[in-house]
Amino acid sequence: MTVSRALRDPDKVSAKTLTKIREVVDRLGYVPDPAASALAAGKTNVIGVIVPSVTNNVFSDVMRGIYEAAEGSKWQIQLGNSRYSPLEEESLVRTFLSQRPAGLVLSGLDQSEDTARLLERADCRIVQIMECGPAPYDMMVGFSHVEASAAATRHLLAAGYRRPGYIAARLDPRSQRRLAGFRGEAEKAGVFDAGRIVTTPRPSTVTLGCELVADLLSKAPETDAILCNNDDLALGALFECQRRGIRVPDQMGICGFNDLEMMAAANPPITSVRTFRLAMGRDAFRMLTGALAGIEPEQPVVDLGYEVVARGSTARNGQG
Amino acid sequence: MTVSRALRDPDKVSAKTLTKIREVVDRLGYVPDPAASALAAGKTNVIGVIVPSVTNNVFSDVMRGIYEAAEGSKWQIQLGNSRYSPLEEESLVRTFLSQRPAGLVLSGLDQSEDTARLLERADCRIVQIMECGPAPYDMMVGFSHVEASAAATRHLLAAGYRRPGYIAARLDPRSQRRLAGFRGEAEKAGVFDAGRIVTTPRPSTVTLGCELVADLLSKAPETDAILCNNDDLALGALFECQRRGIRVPDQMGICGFNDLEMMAAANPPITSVRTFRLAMGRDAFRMLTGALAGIEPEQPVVDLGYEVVARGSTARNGQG
DNA sequence: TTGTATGCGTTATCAA
DNA sequence: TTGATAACGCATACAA
Repeated sequence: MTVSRALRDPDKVSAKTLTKIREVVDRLGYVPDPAASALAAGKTNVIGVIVPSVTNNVFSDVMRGIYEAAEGSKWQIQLGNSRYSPLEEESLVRTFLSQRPAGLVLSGLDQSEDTARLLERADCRIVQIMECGPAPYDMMVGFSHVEASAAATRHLLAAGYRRPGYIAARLDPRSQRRLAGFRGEAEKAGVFDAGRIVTTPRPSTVTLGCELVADLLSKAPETDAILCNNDDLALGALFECQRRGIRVPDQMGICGFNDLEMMAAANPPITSVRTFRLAMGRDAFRMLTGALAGIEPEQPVVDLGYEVVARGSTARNGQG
Repeated sequence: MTVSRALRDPDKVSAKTLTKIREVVDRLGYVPDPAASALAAGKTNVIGVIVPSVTNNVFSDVMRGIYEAAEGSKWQIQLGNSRYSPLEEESLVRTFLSQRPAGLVLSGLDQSEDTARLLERADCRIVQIMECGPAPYDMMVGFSHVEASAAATRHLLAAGYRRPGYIAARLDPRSQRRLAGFRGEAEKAGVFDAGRIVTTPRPSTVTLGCELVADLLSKAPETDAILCNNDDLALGALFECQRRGIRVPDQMGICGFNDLEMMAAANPPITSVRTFRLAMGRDAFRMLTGALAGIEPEQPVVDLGYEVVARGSTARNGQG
């Protein structure tokens, strides 16, 4: 029928026929069958998104950015949860690809070899998010975790702290790079001490932040500042210090990562590294759908940067 | 081919043919096309899930429950974000239904009339989550928000607080029922005062918790306890009290709702009403897929209950 | 600008 | 137990 044309490319149909078709469509409550469309066209309007976690605030902000950008468009977002497992990610990529998606959004740079092979052969557009790196499969939008945490470290040093420690949970690749950023900068300043690094494979929570600080202080009581791998840990660190009567920021500086909303509300407000998660989701969607519409991005890799937001938790009065 | 049978119903094919088919499938890397399957069979393995927010911790826990339950199964989760809008919800339901999903998971009881009509006619199984109510479209798993917040109110009264206030943000239907639960119980005890209720349509954040408390205290400085519509607000309330030098729990009791993990880590730990969000997601998935497999639930409506978790923020020493 | 024929890859029906 | 055939509803290519 001409109906198919009318619905997808109204310009190619005369105005008269168009109105007639629309009238009938309304009356019958006709809705196109996406399965039939997918089968005939050999492609879909599905954009697959794979994130390591659906509960982590960081990724839910990114997801929100994607969903908001997709709102009202013809694109269907399909979300996969890899639970930080490269194997689950691979399985999700396989499932998604079998659906002939128009595009795929992946997190990070550290796909398994098999996944990488699948992606290189895939005939859909791909955006990697969360990080910036040298060799995108296709496109990329994120920031440098190494640089961001190096900047946070410099902030601590500039505030006068001299015996900084680091706490981290679930050492996924991005966490590791943040730790590396801290280490590099601390070594450069001659204040690095591996004894002031405490990590655990457990997923990060506020409670875990308390525990890691307890650990850190028992091993290295001289610690005068803590760079936390994320904001949950930072909040826990603040609570634990307060419970122990350790004055923040005077006796102990605390810095988080991501700058979740609650950081500014804490007492004292907690210094953190702001990242642009909503924008990341939105931009990833726009790059992808733009490319699908034939508009190639000016740069395949977009660096959204970061921003150290200094607050009370590192506003030291005296000096170290 | 016999191949289709072999893959979906291996019992109907002889062992010999089966192994032969599997060998060829492996060798060729054959993957079935879900679009063709959907078209031919007139149904899919898609389970549509519509939540009001992808960033709210409450829903991300539910989502996690669903995704974890679905992990490795044949069921495809498709997530929609209605952003607390009945209209967006309706549009999502329409989109999902056009895909002939096997099932649908919806949040709450307050769909628009048009949505309700769509759902009643839909030929797929439906589970409503987050609440319990009398007339499910099909199945339901949640709890009573009225009862839960009434219980929290009783806890405050039992702890000796006599001038309780209530703060709430974004008055979605569930928030309103929680407020109603507070009001009912406070009136029953003769301690209700509408002047101690502060609400706002803005989405809830920790910062907003601070602001609402500031508002509440300026209007009703006699307030000696705050029941918060959720945990973000409760955390903000704690921070704000601490900033003002108001002693928690002695001068002010604070109670949250949902019992997010951070409540237990705070200083003092914050009393909250625990809800079983992970279980809710998991059970909703299981009820749905069970029903699809022909196993009807014993009860169409499952009440998961709640639990008031008393902590330091309402452990008053003296009395009110 | 509109209509017609053909095929997408699978499932369902029926026959062998 | 297996094979053949006809849909499923749309898009593509081509003809009118």
